[in-house]
Amino acid sequence: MARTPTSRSSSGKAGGVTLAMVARRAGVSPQTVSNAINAPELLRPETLERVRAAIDAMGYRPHRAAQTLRTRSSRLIGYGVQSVDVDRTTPVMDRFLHALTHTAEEAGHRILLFAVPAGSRLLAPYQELVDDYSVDGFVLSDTDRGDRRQAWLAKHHIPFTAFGRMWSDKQIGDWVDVDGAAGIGRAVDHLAERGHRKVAFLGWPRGSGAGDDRAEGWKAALRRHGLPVRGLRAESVDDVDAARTVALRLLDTGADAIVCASDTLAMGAYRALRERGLTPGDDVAVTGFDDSPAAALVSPGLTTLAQPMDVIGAECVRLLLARIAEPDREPEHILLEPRLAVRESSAPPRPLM
Amino acid sequence: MARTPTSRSSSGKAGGVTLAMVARRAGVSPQTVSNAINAPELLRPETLERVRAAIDAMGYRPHRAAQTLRTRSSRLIGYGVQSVDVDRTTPVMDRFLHALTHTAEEAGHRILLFAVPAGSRLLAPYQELVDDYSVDGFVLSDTDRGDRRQAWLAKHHIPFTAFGRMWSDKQIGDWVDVDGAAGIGRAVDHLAERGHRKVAFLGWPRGSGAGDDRAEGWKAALRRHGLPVRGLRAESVDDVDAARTVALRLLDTGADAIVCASDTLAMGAYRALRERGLTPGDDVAVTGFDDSPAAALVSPGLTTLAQPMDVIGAECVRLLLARIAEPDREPEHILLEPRLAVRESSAPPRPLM
DNA sequence: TACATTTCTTGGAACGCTCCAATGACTGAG
DNA sequence: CTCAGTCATTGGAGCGTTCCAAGAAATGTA
Repeated sequence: MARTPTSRSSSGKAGGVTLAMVARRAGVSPQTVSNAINAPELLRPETLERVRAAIDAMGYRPHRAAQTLRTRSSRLIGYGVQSVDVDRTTPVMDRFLHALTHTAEEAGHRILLFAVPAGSRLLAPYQELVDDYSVDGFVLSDTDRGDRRQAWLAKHHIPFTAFGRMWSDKQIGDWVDVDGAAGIGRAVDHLAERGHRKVAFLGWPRGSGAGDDRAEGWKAALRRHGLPVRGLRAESVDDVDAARTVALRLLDTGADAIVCASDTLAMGAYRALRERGLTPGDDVAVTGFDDSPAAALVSPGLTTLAQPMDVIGAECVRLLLARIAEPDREPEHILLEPRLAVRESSAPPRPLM
Repeated sequence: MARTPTSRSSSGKAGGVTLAMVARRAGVSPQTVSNAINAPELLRPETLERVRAAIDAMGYRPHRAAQTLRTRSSRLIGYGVQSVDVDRTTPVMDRFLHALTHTAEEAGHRILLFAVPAGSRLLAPYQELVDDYSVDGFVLSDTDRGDRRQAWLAKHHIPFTAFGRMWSDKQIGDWVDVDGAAGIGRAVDHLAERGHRKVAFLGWPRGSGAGDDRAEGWKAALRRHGLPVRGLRAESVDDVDAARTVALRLLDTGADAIVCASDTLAMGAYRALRERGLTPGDDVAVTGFDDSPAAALVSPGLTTLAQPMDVIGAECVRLLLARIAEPDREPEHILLEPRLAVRESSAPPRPLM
């Protein structure tokens, strides 16, 4: 009843509304206000209502730092941002961050970005955030063979979820990943269906988990379709010009389709084709991986495998929060299928009229 | 001397090292340890060394929440992530985030991501973060006419820096922006130098600050070069297909170059050219804006204006921290010149042999 | 009406740090 | 040798919250 601010909040005072102030106004103890927020079932309905009214009227919001200090939980999720290789690593990183941010928010958490030096897999930055209680856990990405982070985090009982499975023999912790082999297989199916016979693969140098997996998917699919494999596999680092060179060699073998391990490699294939006066799709089919923005922009549009970044991000957050809530639960692994985004670059081969 | 952990840190105990524990070990009061960290000049050199040794030996790191609670500064910078329009709004957003993260880190701050609904300019999410003392200030982006955030933040004395100037008459707060008009002017210079005479402009619908600015830059440059303006300006929403349609009309006017307000629009122009059997660069020059990854990938490469995202991010953080340190300082505005990344799409016009 | 039981509410302490004011040690001047 | 004036260090309180254990009120039972 008294004259109060318009039920909005901290506009007026410099200070800020505290639990104690709300308590005084509602005529209860601070603890009761705390309970009204964190364990409302403990309050008598009529008390609860009175306290809630006071909270609303005063626009009270708990001080995060005070809560963190007391509960030892920051409700923050750490995500390390690499220094360089901005374009290289993940052309679709922002989609991932969006998904992380939104899913986390729905669960009352937020994302804390921190810098990790260059391509290093340094543990120090993670260590720091844990030591000063800045975060409750981590989401990792760009994991690869020889990544020491999972083992280190597990050893220190720090919750984490990785976007990217463990490629080493021993599985550590929770992860979400995309089934690259299955995706590439789907691309091969698609090409075979449209009549392509010599389906080449342009991948990364052997040794990377995801790269080898995609290559396997290609080989398995060819076998399934009874198509030839020999001499149709080539390798290049993830760079357009390097890929172009290698793609030229594949064209020399008479390939009528080139399945690539990434959109960048596919763009290299595009260049090789152009150089030979050929058109992607019409003359030789090309497929990529990632569905980066460029895939839809180029002409002809690039058929490529789209990773469900929104689902990936959401699942990463879900698994992480589950582990924070229950540190000893069984590790959970989620393997998602990429979606084949069909565009003009995978048209049927030109009929040999 | 005593047996101590390997000068590394929190590996062992579940708890964690506190100021008091360090103090006991160093034989000083907690306050002195605090001073050793925050005001080392107050200590006698020999004491300082002793305390530092203890800190190192025990791997002590101050508890962030406790510091935040006491000092009322979280050392966190808020950045709102839009729900949708992921690809649309800023194709280069991840570079910006990288820059923010790294500059912030160097200054002892970190970036806190939070979700803001759809395209809305809602203030509620900002309000919340301020009310619960989660952040010390904000970096804004995707500002535009009618954006209420700056005025609201200023009114509430909340520090912020915007990537994007104020387009309304009254200037509020600090901002960093890219001089779109100058950039487009540079593109026109470049084309004129190479002999293009009918330089068209493909921009966004009137009303957006950045869009109108770029259009003005085009017009001014044409005047400067004594080139014709009439009938050479067209508008389209930022979508490849929509741009394609509009670009076709520009080609009908006999334009020999199309300067675009974005890379997306430029890709539309590419399609229009192809449809007419023309080649970008060889037949009609095309330039874009943003230097999105796609610009380097397409063939021919797209000449475009690169925004120095690393500098922009760094300056945003710098201005923000300066304002946090000194709330009443004069607002500072930084206008950066984009760099013209010349590729094949702006080759000289084919000689009329 | 008295007592045991359940339900609701509260006081006090603590999380780990830094603020503030005060104490002690140390200099140099009178 | 005393005293004012620095310099270095310390004690105590408090930031705003939640934990814990204990108190008060309401309910049920004999």
